[in-house]
Amino acid sequence: MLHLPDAPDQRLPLYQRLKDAFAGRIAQGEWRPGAAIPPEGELAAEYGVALGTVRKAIEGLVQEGLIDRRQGRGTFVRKADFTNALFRFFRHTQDGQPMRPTGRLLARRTGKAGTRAGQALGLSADAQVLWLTRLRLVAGEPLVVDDIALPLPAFAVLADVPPADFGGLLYPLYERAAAQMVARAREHIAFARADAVTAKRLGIGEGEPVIAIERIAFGYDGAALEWRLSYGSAERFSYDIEIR
Amino acid sequence: MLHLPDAPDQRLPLYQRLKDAFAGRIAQGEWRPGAAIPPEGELAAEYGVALGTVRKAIEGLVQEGLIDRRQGRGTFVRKADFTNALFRFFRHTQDGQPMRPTGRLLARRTGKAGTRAGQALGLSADAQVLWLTRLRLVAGEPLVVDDIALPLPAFAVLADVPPADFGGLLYPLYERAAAQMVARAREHIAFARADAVTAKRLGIGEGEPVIAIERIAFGYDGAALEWRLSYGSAERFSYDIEIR
DNA sequence: CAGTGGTCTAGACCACGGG
DNA sequence: CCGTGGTCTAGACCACTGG
Repeated sequence: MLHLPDAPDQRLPLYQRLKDAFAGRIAQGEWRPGAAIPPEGELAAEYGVALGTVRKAIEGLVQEGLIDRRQGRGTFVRKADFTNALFRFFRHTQDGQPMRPTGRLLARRTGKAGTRAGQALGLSADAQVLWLTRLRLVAGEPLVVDDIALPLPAFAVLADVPPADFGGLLYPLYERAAAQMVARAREHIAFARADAVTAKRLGIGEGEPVIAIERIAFGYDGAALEWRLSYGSAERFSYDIEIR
Repeated sequence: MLHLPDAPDQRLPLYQRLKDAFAGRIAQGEWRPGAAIPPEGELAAEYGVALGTVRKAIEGLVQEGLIDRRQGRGTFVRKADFTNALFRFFRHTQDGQPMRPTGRLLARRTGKAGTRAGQALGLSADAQVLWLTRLRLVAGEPLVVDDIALPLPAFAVLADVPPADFGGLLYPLYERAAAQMVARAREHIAFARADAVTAKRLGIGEGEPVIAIERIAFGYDGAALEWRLSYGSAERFSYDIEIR
């Protein structure tokens, strides 16, 4: 029978400590994304708690989007899928059909994080990071340009990956090449005007309205893994939200 | 002992039917916003189910934002509070302090809904609605202008309410004057450019960038109560979001 | 102090998915 | 068919709130 870590406040509800223990096993890579975790009954026996308590802990993780449950099949560590994360904000349809974007790496270098990216990543402004500049296109038209900062040495291997590998989604690449898994992200959206460089990349005029999206992506352990600043033409901006 | 409605599919889980029954009592006005609902044990006895089933039903309603629970106090029907709903999107601070906006009614008339508002409200384009145009200001500066459509005859009394009453929040006014309660809303956000009328109202130049927010507000029974289209200067647009 | 929701347990049976 | 998660029950005790 396993024991819960001692560190967590003993006054915390049992199901909370259990939830944290489960999250830890995911963060440590013991339970891998896409794979099933042990059945409820087994976990209950392992930790010596009631089934209902395990269920409540698991429910919490489902709530947080860390895992999925499927009746009759099992409970699975969720593979974060940001396929359409940025494109929730920008129209990218043609003839009513959503188009899959392609990516092109414009630049890649190692350098200082600077204050903005450094603070977001929990690093000093002088810390070395890997900088990527990427353009994403739909049907040959530029849609969004990203400046991305990745901490070193965790992402060092990406400095040697062929540029062609950056054509698709980046997060699967992070996982494949650098063993870094993104669990969630936070974004800030604001209006801006294109500077000369951004305008040229997007194929619009300098000073034209753009939407700026600043994103910080976090791993399963809560650490910041990636900072990015994206620009897209304001004309294509579109977003839906439910409020209560 | 109360009975669950017969109509809902008997194959639905008990806690689901129970949840619907509770939602119905809120929609019918039997359980009023701000008031406490009966304690769990009482509900369990009334319906002849276990306490855990009642808890699960209530949890679902909490999830949906219809009610709030507070340990030691009770379970309360949530009063929808959209105090800052629009202002989550626009900066309205001065010296770092958030400012409370004031409202001014610019126009009020009865007329056809038109296709856009009509469709949103589930009415024909020819249906009569009450149209409001309202300007919201912060520190004397125009921030947002709203065009609002309200179905008739439900909101007829608002045609005779003194314009000064539209200075604050509208939803409490709807509740007070027309007995219409807003439970939730859906919004669509997009970029646009100010037409002559909007520009003048916002005190900006024609063709200047604006953010357009289209909102449909729903009552506790799920019916559309209000359609509104708001414009604010894009320069002040700012929004945060968590994604996973 | 009494009453409320919050936690935890133990166990029965159902519904779904895949071999 | 078996193993999984899903539903439901019954009851004990804890923790918070307000008078």
